[in-house]
Amino acid sequence: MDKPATIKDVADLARVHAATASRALNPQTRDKVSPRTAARIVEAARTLGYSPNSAARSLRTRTSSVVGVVIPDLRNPVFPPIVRGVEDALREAGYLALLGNTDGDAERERDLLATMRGQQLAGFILATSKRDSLPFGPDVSVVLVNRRTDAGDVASVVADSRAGVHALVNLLVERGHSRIAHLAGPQDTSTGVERHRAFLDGLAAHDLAPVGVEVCAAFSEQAGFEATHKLLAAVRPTAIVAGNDMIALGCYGALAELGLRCPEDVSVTGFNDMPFVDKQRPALTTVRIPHYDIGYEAARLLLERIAAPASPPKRVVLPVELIVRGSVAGPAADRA
Amino acid sequence: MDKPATIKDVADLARVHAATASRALNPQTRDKVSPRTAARIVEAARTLGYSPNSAARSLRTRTSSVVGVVIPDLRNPVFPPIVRGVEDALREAGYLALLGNTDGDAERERDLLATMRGQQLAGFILATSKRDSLPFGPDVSVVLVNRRTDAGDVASVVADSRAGVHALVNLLVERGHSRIAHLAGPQDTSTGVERHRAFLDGLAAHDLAPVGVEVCAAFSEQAGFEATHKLLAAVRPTAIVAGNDMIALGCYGALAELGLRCPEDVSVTGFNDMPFVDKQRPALTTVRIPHYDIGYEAARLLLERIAAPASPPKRVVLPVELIVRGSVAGPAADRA
DNA sequence: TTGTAAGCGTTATCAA
DNA sequence: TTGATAACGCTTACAA
Repeated sequence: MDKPATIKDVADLARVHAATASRALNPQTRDKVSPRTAARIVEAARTLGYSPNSAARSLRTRTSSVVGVVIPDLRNPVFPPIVRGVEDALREAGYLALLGNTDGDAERERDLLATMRGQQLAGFILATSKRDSLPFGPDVSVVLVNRRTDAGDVASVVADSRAGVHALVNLLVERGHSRIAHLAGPQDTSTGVERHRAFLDGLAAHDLAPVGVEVCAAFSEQAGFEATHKLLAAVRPTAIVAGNDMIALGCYGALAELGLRCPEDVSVTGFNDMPFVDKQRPALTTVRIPHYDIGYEAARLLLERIAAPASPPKRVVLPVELIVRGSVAGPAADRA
Repeated sequence: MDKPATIKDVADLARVHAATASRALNPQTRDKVSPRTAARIVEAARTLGYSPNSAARSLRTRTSSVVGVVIPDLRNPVFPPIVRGVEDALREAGYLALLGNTDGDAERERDLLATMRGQQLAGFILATSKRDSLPFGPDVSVVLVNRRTDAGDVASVVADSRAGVHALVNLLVERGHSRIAHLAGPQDTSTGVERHRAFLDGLAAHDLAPVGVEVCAAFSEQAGFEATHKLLAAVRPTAIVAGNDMIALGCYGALAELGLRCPEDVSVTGFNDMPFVDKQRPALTTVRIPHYDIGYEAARLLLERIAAPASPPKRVVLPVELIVRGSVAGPAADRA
């Protein structure tokens, strides 16, 4: 067990040539070798504990069973289940996931992709949120997560944020709200832009206009806190649609500081249904996104593209679920 | 940009031989080539967007710049910051992280490690929690996270759980508690066992015995919920030390169901200081573990071992911090 | 200081 | 059906 066995060792033990051993051991080409010798070779491989040297194989085949998975930051709670879904789907196909964080930083992303490019990866799953163009040629298999290019030629998996925002707006309108504001996510992210747009035309469908829109500097509690203060300095909505759960939590904090009660004075909604938002006070009304499924589906799509690179890239939209909790009530006027 | 540039392309452009280009591009051997030609080569590499083919390099050098990172489940909130710390330290050294989840399943773990072994990895970071022995020879660089082998010959990074549990016990005793129980984590995990032991001898240091100990089936809310019911069917502690935050949250639920108030009737402590436990009601008293630092340190240690495999394996213990919040008060008797 | 040449382990092509 | 051979891109003695 000192040096790992090579295919030459296996071939010698089975008294065949290395090329034959290669054919016998590769499912693709197994039928090009007689069953008897194939069995002998497989047996030899087992006794030697042979496992192929992936470096040599990659060098020869110009590909590998490793996929690059690029995300902004694993500590953002939406990504762990996505990555887990990716990994599960990859593993079922014998692939492995090479993980990298970019912090949304363009240079760090370029750097990472350059390093990864050297690794003969079979493909990439990109969940970075910036809306710039892709640093890949059409020869590289790519699936985008929660993001789309303007050019429609890249496979992608997204949640139906649009439908989610509409469901939130509809809920608020049904409960009697007409003075509704939006704490938008950063407008250089596709989710930020998309939810903002959906908010506007969701309202428009009810012949309503937003009572105010404030753009947050980040999808963070702090940014949500600050944006809420700015928003409420100007207008008095009875309901606030936040760009995501983190922003909604920041909104909770600012409301408390201003002596406004949620939901009695202001209803609040989030987006993502992060862990523990059901335990907040009040429990947050939000939209649940199938994070794990998004990751799983993205990996499946990538494997499909690896197998058939020429096929037209699919764009999958996964359904979301409205989760109604205590943070939404009728407008204060109803009870006045 | 069709085919990625090879070192030969770079050499041709710089009008030198591939070997010279290799020397110039490798920090190790840069001084073996004249500064002028080296500069020309580096320039050529940049204009061609050259990045070395790692398969070829691995094949030649029998190693790679990729490290296997094996954890039970990324969705467990302790792991994302650890993995992020690992990735940051690796990236600073030009390494990449190959991530795999095992779900604590022995077969899945064996499977994963076998797949990874074929990849010429430079080393492994193992954060799986089972206490079984290592499936590696001494030729493989390994660092353990939150876990140690019984044999002391493997590098590891752990948090000082022992000190953390003692701090919790001391806090409770100072507040006047003497009827203290423990909801232990699974006893086939090293953290579960270690915290249990620390609980017992932390009490013993105050000449106290536990009023009850219930072992949870998992580090989960559900398991904590069930174990709390069992515990309270038998005994009436004034304080409960939970094996981690998830178990503590399960405990919250069971207490509420039994009509017991926290902290008025029962004080509760957790472990880990997960995100959002400060937002629970009551806010959870717990022990903060430097997750990111643990990951970062583990990767640093691994890189050291890769550089000097013969050096004696270090065992790093990182300090923890007691976080006192509303879930701990004096025992009810004080106020009666 | 630079060039030459060999070889890492595998697989694809060609010939037998 | 099997064997011989070359090539993938890189690094490293060794030679110049």
